[in-house]
Amino acid sequence: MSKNDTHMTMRVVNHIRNMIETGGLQPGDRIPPEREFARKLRISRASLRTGIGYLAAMGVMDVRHGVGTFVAEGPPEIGKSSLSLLGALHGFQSWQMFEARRILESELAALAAERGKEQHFTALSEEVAEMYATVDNPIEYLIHDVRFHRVIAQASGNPILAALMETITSALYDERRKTAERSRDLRQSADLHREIYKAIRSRNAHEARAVMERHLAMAQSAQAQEAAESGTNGHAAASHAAAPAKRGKAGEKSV
Amino acid sequence: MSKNDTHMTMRVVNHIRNMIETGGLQPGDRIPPEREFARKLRISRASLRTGIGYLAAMGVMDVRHGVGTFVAEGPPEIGKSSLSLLGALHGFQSWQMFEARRILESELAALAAERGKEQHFTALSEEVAEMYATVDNPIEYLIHDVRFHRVIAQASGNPILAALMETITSALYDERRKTAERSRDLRQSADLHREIYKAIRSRNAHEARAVMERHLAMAQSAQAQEAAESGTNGHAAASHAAAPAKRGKAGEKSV
DNA sequence: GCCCCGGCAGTGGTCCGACCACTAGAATAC
DNA sequence: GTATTCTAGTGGTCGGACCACTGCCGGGGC
Repeated sequence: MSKNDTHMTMRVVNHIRNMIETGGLQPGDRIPPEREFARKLRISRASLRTGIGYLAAMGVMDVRHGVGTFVAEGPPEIGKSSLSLLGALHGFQSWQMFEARRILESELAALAAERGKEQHFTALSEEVAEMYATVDNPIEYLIHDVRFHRVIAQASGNPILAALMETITSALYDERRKTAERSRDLRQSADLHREIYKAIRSRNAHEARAVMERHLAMAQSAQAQEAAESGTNGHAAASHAAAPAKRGKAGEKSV
Repeated sequence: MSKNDTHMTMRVVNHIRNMIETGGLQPGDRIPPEREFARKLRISRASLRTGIGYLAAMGVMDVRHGVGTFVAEGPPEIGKSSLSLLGALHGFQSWQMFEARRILESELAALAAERGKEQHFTALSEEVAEMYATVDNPIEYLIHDVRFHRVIAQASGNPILAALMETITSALYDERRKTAERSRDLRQSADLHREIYKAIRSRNAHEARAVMERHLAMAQSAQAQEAAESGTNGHAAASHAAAPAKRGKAGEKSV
């Protein structure tokens, strides 16, 4: 359990937690420079850094070399980077991730149908159009695909579920980023997204959930097939080739 | 995120990640002492500690003062300790957490009905019996309540969903641990748990989901009522609405 | 013989003070 | 005006000393 001991790291965490809970620290705010802050807290800079590192690892703080340390901005992230590690450690299976995603996104779609605002419908519509326009460009298509789902999550009005979804999909893409989809699948995929959009727009929660479920089931079997063809891994724990892993733009901004 | 940069912390993380993925490191295993490990990795002990702290914050490592550092054992945890912080930061509402829990656990119950094994049924039955036996002891009752739900999560066969549920409920309890339930509610609660058990045992997924949903809806309204009565109304709801945008220099205060 | 307790060795925790690396903006050169 | 360079401020790394905790082992008391 969380010990509130003398542990310096917890002292820092609790201090900042307190500043957040009392409203003295808001997303985007900057905390004092390490040397100064450490002096004020009467602890060494090293200990302060330990605590900050802890908070940064949890996505609460955002440390920028040469600039400063800030309270994290933007949509919350829950253990986004940890899931793939935990997956490798506990041997999570691909189907389990897909199942989790299917459940989350289906309900998210239903909620979006119930609570979505006009602005969300507009955004969804635009992304669907972009998807149709890029069926021949898998890279571009993927961007709009991701955005589409992200808008739904936002429209659901539940940031916790949205964050959980983000965590899962992030881990999922982390594992599949090599298998590019074929464009004949993309056409079909776009159609399904359009159906989802229509169901949400007409506030048909049941339909939205059903179509979303169908869409994700197809995506899962499609990827399973690709994985089977390319030979290797069906598991989450496989050889991460030493490829330099340049990060794409799949996860940059919320729409 | 996964930049393979010179960043010492990432070098450590990737090194350990690699050891995990190649199977050279299993849950419960111990990593070398810091001084020795640092020498082997050709980095300073401080940097090594930064990386280990990062992994520990994500629940991948378990550091025990005076003993050693180990790969985390037991069921995976996803950002368990971070959710309450993120909640305070982004103003998560109680109803949002309950909604997330409701969705997750309903599906978990349905899955448990489909995939549960005899051992799970037995465990569930035992917990139900214990709940009936402790309706006059809220503290004891809560233990079996938690265990009951945990067994269901286990029976679902999806550790990811189980971990997500654990994260949510953990944050939820963190916020409510003061409002003790009244025994007349407990009797009713035990009845519902028994119904859930029966539905799962008879492999009636639909019924299991429905009853679980009903149970959690009741729990939610019960807690909302208690919170309203005692006025202590948890969480950042207040600061979220009433925070008067005091922009400007940040972090200059001594809390 | 058995048990308690103190010491000891090993390990993580904290501290210091110096220096490196990066960023943004100011000062300068063109 | 624009491009370049310089500089102050900030986080990142280092190593080396010392503190604090844990587990164990051996000696002393029973």
